[in-house]
Amino acid sequence: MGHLRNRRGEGVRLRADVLAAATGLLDQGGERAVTLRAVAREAGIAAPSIYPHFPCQQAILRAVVHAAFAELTDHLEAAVIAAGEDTAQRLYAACHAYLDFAAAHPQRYRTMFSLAGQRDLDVPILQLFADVLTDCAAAGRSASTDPATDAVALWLGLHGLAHQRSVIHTFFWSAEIVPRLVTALALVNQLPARPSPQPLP
Amino acid sequence: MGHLRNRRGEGVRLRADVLAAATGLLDQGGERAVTLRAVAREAGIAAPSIYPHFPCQQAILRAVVHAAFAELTDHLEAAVIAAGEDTAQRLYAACHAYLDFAAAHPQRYRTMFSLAGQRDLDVPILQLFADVLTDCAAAGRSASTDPATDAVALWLGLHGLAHQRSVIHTFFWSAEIVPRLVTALALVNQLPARPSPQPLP
DNA sequence: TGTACATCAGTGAACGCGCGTTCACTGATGTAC
DNA sequence: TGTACATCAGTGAACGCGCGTTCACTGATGTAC
Repeated sequence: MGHLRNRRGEGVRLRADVLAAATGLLDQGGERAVTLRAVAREAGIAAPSIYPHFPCQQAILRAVVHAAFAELTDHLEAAVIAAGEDTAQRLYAACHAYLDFAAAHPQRYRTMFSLAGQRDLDVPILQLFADVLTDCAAAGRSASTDPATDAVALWLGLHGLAHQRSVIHTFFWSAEIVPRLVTALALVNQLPARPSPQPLP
Repeated sequence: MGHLRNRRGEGVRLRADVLAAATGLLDQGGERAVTLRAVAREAGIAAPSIYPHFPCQQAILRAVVHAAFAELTDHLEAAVIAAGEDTAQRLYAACHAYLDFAAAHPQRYRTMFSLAGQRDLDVPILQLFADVLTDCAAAGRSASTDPATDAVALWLGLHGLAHQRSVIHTFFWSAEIVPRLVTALALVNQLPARPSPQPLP
């Protein structure tokens, strides 16, 4: 096979290659395309070479999803930091960063939420929205009196939009839908301009 | 095989049996479980007997999804009618009926939105929400000035919640989340009590 | 420094399985004469 | 009314395929003495 053998003690590197190959297959062909043999083919190795790194085929997909949640969290945090000091601006940036991630990797996004048992993974994301919304409320930019619950509602709205967009690319909704969701769910007034998008992972 | 042969000219009946078998498999085991052979097994017929009714395996799943959208639309309409004259009550009933359907058939709900190219099918559902919301606005029960857009936003919120619930059964959200979404997105005040659920299909 | 050896990274062939689909068929039943 | 026949509903066996996983292996490389 075309793969260069890793040096002794560096066998772990193959794990990253396998993960990258699986992510590529997922993004391109969806969940169904991530078979153990296809991943091996994509990584340029023999199928059994995967087993020292993953106990079974499902574990590969789980690892991809796990990494995707970590990437999304990082992406949101970066967007919030880049948005500056204005609390409403920060909230709006987080929302757009979330939607941008989903739009950039539709299949990956869908798979993140189609594998069950991942409930612990998105807690940091929810926490981030709750924090940012709490800041908005404290600064008087949001009328929210229960930022924790409102953050969940906001995220649900974003998820509904992101998921639907990941399935259907036709926009039968107007461009106004994002500010509409954010103002309504986050109780924000004086919505700032759309933040400049952060580079995506 | 255990299936009683249909009488001459009544061969179409098998189509309904196949559809029912496929729906059962979908609800129980998810999209992956709906293989042509499994459907045949479940319906008690030989695998090739499916081909006079469906051109290929994918067509079965598509037909199940098509029927599911029709069922959901009927269910919503029935709930709205049963809710009486109060416009806010009707809107609230539609929202709950939507969520109840998704909760009753999580796998089916998920599959409805994971098969691409179904964009035309959910238009009637969106239309129903738009109509009900327009009535609310006309009766002064909603502050919406653009019911068509607001209906989309409301549906996105409901979809986000319904989809997330269909993946994870743990309720880390509070029970307040539904009225929260509805009041925020439909701009309804004086939310009525939760409507009595309609019997599900 | 040289060498034997344990360890490590990765391979090739094979397994049994369930899948979608095709094919030639069987037997019941309605219909034309 | 009887009978030949076309049609229809459904079957059984077989195909080739890609899959996940197991197994015994190969050859390079670091390490102990």
